[in-house]
Amino acid sequence: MIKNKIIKNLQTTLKKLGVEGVDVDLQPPTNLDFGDYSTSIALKLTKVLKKNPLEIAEMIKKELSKSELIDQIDIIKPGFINFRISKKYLIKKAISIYKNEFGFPEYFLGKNKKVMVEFAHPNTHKLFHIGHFRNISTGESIVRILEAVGNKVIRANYQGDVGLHIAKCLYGINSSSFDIKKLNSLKEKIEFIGKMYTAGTKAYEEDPEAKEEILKINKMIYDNDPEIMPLWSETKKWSLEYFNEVYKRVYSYFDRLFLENEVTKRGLEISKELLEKGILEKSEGAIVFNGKKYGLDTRVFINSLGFPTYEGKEMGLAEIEFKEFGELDKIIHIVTPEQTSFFKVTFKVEELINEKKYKGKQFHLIYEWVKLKEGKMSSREGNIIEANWLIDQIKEKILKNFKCDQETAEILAVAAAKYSFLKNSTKTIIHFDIDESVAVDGNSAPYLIYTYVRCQSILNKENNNLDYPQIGEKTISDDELRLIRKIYQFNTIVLKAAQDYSPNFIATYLYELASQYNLFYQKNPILKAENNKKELRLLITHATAKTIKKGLELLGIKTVEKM
RNA sequence: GCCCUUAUAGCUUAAUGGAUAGAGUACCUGUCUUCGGAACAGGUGGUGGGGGUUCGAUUCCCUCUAAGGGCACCA
Repeated sequence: MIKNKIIKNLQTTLKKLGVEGVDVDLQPPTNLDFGDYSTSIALKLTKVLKKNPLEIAEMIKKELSKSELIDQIDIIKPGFINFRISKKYLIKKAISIYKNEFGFPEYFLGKNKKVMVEFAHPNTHKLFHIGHFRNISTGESIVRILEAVGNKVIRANYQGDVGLHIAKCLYGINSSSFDIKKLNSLKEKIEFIGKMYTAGTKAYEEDPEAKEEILKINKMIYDNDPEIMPLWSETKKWSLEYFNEVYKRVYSYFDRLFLENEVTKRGLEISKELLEKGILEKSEGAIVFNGKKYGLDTRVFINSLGFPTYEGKEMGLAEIEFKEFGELDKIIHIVTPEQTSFFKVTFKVEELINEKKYKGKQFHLIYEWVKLKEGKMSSREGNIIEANWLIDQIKEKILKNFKCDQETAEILAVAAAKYSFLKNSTKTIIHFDIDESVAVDGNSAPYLIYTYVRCQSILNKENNNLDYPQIGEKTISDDELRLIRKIYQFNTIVLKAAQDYSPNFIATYLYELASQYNLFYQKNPILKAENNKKELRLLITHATAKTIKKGLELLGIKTVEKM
C-alpha cells in the first residue's frame, strides 16, 4: 500500500533529522481537496525540535525521498504535510475496481484469522422486533466487513428458549380454551403465541395464583417435565420457523444456532465445579461470583432453586463456542449495553477458569437500543414494532410513491430499513419514528441504489467490454480527479470500518460518493462527451457503480439493476 | 446510595486530539423540453453550563445540570 510506503519514507526522514520513536500518523484529510494523505507530524515535533511547525514541515519535505507514486507534497497552514497520489496510479486503481479487484487490505483479529460473531439472538415465543432488526443488520455487516479484510468468520446466534417469558406464554395457552390444532398458517401461530405471552405477563403481574403457576411451569421446563415438553417443543418450533423466515428476508444465515436449553445442563455442571474451585461462592442460598475483589458486581450463577441463571448458562455456551470451531481468535458478542455488567463478570470468570484459553478473546460489542419516540417498546404497552411489519410498511410506501414491481419494492424496503440503522454509529440510541426514520430519499439506501441504477443505465447504452488502456492523466479535470480520488479512498474506509467495528463509516462514505457522482453527472455529459473525455467518464461511472454495489454488499444490502 | 453511558441545528444524526463541525429532514429560493427528477444548486440554523490540559478539544480531565442503564437469584 502507498500509505505504508509514505510512512516508511517519513520515518527514515525523521531519523535523518535525529528524531526517533515517534508515531507517524497518516490519514486522508477531512477535505479531499487537501490531498490524499496528510500527516500532522510537524505539529507534534514542535517541542522536540524547538522550531515552528512550518519550518519543521519544510525540513521534512526537503529530506523526503522522491517517489513516482506521489505527484505533489504541500505544506499547509499550521503545519500539515499533504501528499497527492499520482494521477496515473489513481486511474490504475479505478480500472482495478472496474474489474472488481478491490484489493482490500488485510486486517486479522488474531493469528488464526478466525473469529466468531454472535448476533441477532431473539427469544422464542416473542416477536422479532426492530431492536433485533438493528442487531441482525449490524451483525451481518460486521461479518461481511471482517470477511472482506481476510478473516474467516463463524456466524453464531444464541437464541433464548427457556425462561420466565416462555413460562408466561405457555401459561397463557394453558389457561385459554383455544385449541392450538386450529391454527394453520405460521402467521396465525406467531400472532397467537404473541397474544398468549401478553396475557401471561398480565396474569403474572396481577394474579398471585397465576404467578405461582407460571413459576411452576418455568421449573417444569428446566426439569424437562413430560407434561409440558410437547407444548414447549411445538410452540418453540413455530418460533424457530418464523425466525428462519425473517433471517431469509433480511439475507442473513447462521453457521450455528445455539439454544439456551442446550447449554443449561453443562452450565450448571461448570458452575458447580467453580464452586469447588473457590471461584464461585455460596451466598444466601445461591451460588454467586463475588466481583468486589475485581471491582465488578456480584452476580448469581445458580439461583437458590438450583437452576443456572443466564450467567451460569454462559459458562456452558463459552465452552462449546470455543470447542466446536477450532481455535478462535475472538468472539464478538453483539448485545445491548444493559448487559455490560453481565459480560464483565462472565469474561472475568472465564479468565479465572483458563486464562490462556479465554483472556482477551471475548468482546462485547455494544449496540444501542431502538427506542420509540414515545418511549421504550414493551409487550405490556402493546407497542412492539415487528421487523416484518416495518418492512411491509416501507414497501407499501414505495409502491405508493414510485412505479416499481413487488420484487424491487421488497429489496428497496429491506435496504431502506437496514440502512436507517447502519448509517448511525452502533453506540447511538435510535429514536425511531415510523414516518420519519426510514427515509427513501436523502441519505438513504434507495438514494444509493438509485445512483447505482443510473450508472448502470448509462453503461448499458455503451459497449460493455471497455478496457480503458488509452486513458491518459494529462487531460483529467478537477471534478474527474476528485471523483477518482474519492473512489480510491474506499479501501481505507473498509479497513477503518473493520478496525472500529463501524459499518456507519462505509454508509457515510457511500453517501458522499453517490452525491459527488450525482453532482458530476449533473454538470458533465458522459455519453455525449468528446472521445478522450468519454472514456474517462465511463471509467468513473463504472468504478462508482462497482464501489456502491460492493459497499452496500458489505452493509448487507442488495442492489437492483432497474427501479 | 454506589457504578457506567450519553448530551452536537426545530427534529433525526456524522466526525482516529487536527484544517471552514459534515449530512438528512423541515422551511425559503432556484436549476432542468435529462445520459433515469427517487436528481442538482443556494439560503436560514449547532457542539448543555463552568473550569482545566494542549500549538490545536465535539473528542482527554474535573465539576454542575439533564437523560438513560446497571448494581443477587429475569434473560
